[in-house]
Amino acid sequence: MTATPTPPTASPAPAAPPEAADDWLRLDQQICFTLNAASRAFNGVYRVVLKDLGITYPQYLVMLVLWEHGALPVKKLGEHLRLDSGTLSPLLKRLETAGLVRRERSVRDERSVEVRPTEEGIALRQRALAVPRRIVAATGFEIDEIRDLSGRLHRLTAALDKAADEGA
Amino acid sequence: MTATPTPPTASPAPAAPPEAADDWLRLDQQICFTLNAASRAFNGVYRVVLKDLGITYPQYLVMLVLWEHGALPVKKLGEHLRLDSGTLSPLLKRLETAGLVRRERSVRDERSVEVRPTEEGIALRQRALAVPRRIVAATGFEIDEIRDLSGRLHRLTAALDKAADEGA
DNA sequence: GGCTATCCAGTTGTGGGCAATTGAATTGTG
DNA sequence: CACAATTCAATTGCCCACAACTGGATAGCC
Repeated sequence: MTATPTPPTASPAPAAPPEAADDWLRLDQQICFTLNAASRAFNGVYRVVLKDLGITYPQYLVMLVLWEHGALPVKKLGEHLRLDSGTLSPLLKRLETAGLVRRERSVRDERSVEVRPTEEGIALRQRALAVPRRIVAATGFEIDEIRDLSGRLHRLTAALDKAADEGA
Repeated sequence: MTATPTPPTASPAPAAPPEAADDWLRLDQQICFTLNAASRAFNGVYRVVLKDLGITYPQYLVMLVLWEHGALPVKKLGEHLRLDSGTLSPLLKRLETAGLVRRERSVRDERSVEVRPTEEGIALRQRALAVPRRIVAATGFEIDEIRDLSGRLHRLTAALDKAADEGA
């Protein structure tokens, strides 16, 4: 049961005349909420499209990185994906159980664990080639529009990460 | 430990000449990944800013709706937030434990549960008024730019929801 | 060589998101 | 009125995100 979206963007002005702070509250709701909602909506579409491949959206992101870069230590994978070991360790374990990756301690540095796509994992790429088209189609956006949006979001993320690091 | 972001947007072209499908894969990574990353980055900033209030980001979203609309059944709350009972039930229970809301079966329809902000919950709004300013500041974006982005994301969400419902 | 600081993956605990199911209440229909 | 279909909140089970911590490995420094 997916709830019917009722975006606050479309909600009418409240009965009381808005003070400045109220304005801020509504605006704030729009940025944070629309972004959150869009992210979850994407997740929903990926859930449908990736069902055939038997992997989840975060697992797909991991495979994308591995397809592009080949074997990587968990640390590097985390840097690419902006995820830490707390998220990646169990996720990679599931991918290993699914037979898509292998994890092996690096011989050169025993702290590090190399994540390597298996034959099966590499083969999965062929079936994944159809995914992006379907996703782009689902957005109803033009390529340029997507690129533009992506750029803005990238700038946004950088600013937010910087702000979070600075404690506010 | 927060991983250092290494956005794929900035990654150089791969060694092999990209076929069309490769292009699609990279582009895809940019939309879905940047959106996902931006959402999590927002979450991080909210985590910091909301620590004082003792609530999480999703809990804050719930309180925003309650502050604006007053008491609401769980169902309505879910429509506003695009969340179902599987997410809301435990979340609301935590908000109740924190003393910010009360949940009571509707007398008119015993299936429905009304969620009502307590005095304490209503009082929290005053302290929350400072939040949006800090968030907007953290984005480094101008108001108009935020509005624009928000509008795009709203359109995107609508399209994605529609596509997911249609099974692709 | 020994000591300490740092780095790395993994684990634990809390919270969120969602599909699927349950069970009770209500509505619609004959 | 009776019975089937629908609605609603809650629960279960799985996965993801992240903070905090653990334990082992390495690097740097004396």
